[in-house]
Amino acid sequence: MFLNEVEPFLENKVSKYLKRGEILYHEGDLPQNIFFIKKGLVGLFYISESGKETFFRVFGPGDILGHRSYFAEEPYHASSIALSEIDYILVSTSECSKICNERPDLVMNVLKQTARDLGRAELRMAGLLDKSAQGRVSESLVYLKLKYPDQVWTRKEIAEYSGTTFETVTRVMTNLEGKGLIQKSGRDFKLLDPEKLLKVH
Amino acid sequence: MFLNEVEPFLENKVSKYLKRGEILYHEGDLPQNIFFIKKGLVGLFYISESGKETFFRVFGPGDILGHRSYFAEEPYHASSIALSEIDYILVSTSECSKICNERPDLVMNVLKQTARDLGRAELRMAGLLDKSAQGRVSESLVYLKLKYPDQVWTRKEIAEYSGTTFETVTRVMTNLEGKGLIQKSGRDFKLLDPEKLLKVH
DNA sequence: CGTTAGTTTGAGGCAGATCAACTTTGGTGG
DNA sequence: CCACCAAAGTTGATCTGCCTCAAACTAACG
Repeated sequence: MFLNEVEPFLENKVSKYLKRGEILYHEGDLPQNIFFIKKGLVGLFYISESGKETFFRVFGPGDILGHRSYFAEEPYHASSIALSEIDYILVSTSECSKICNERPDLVMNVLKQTARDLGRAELRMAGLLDKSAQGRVSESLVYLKLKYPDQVWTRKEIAEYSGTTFETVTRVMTNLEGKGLIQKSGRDFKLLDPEKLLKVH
Repeated sequence: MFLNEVEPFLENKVSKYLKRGEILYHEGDLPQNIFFIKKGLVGLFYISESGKETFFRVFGPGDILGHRSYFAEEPYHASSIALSEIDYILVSTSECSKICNERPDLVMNVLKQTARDLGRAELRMAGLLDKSAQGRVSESLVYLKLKYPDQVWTRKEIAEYSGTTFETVTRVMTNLEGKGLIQKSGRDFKLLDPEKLLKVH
């Protein structure tokens, strides 16, 4: 579902801007809008009772956000936070349901994406049980950096995406640099051999 | 999406029967059909490279199966195996796409269910990082037995659902019986206090 | 009633979390 | 432009939950 496809249906297009660290919506809130990201990155995070954070998904330009809860008819199960400066557009749920009625093809698109996300989530879950911390961190480095090369990911974000701690991420990255698979530079890093990184156990 | 809703669209309704342990489809196969379960239970399992099994989802009478891959346009990411004697019906992908065109409301239903499954999968993932084995086993006992009271779940199945090992499940169950929260009887068990079980850490 | 799949219990080891102390980075405001 | 400092990163030491391996027991089905 792309912005230009739904724009004809929008009466009052509300544009917004946020800085890194600011929140689009909170876990537990009821979905009132769907978000179309025009610029920047957004992360979906869950904070458990004990305070442990988990990084579920990343959203970039062209992606929609908040649709899972809207279609599930549930409160948000996690909070979305700007990972950089972002521009986005709000679409109200009433406009959403209008669009869904008029354009069943767009609903099919969202279903396709959601079905892929579900598969991905389940395989990540299996990976937590099955793969070493080293393997999961390596995978996460490839995923995050290959898909979003301009973002400077913190060790904490990488840890929460891979299901480890930031200390473990540090140790793994030092180790991977020693093997010549990545190149650290300040807080950023470069992938030197993504293929081999995915084979790290 | 219910069978009686799609029956009008079916030209050749193929009914099938399987025994416990038999396979409906394998990971990696391309989706050729969607499955409507009439009787019995089916489990969706993933087997990792190292041989570790993870139990993703349970399907019972009235549920559909294989739709994730169909809508994602991907090969199956896991294998589905009969957990008991089952009766089900095959609906070909070509009939599926006909139904989706005619009945956008049914597509919305599938999207709702898939969105809920995605939320659930992500929260389970977070639980693996955050909760103790004891807590996860307790939750899984409540989920599996409350939703499917007639199924005799093996320790292995409970372990693969909760992300532990069958030895750990045994130990936790012995412990929970000592606390008066469950009652073991042979290979089966009863929930004595589901509320308290969900609070076990 | 024999056989196999499932369950129980114990002992031992280790990956990675946790805690702690120190260093580096890079944005910002004077 | 530089000095400052809070946020981010590094490194080491310790500790533990749960996995793994092993061996003996029990249920259920043909």
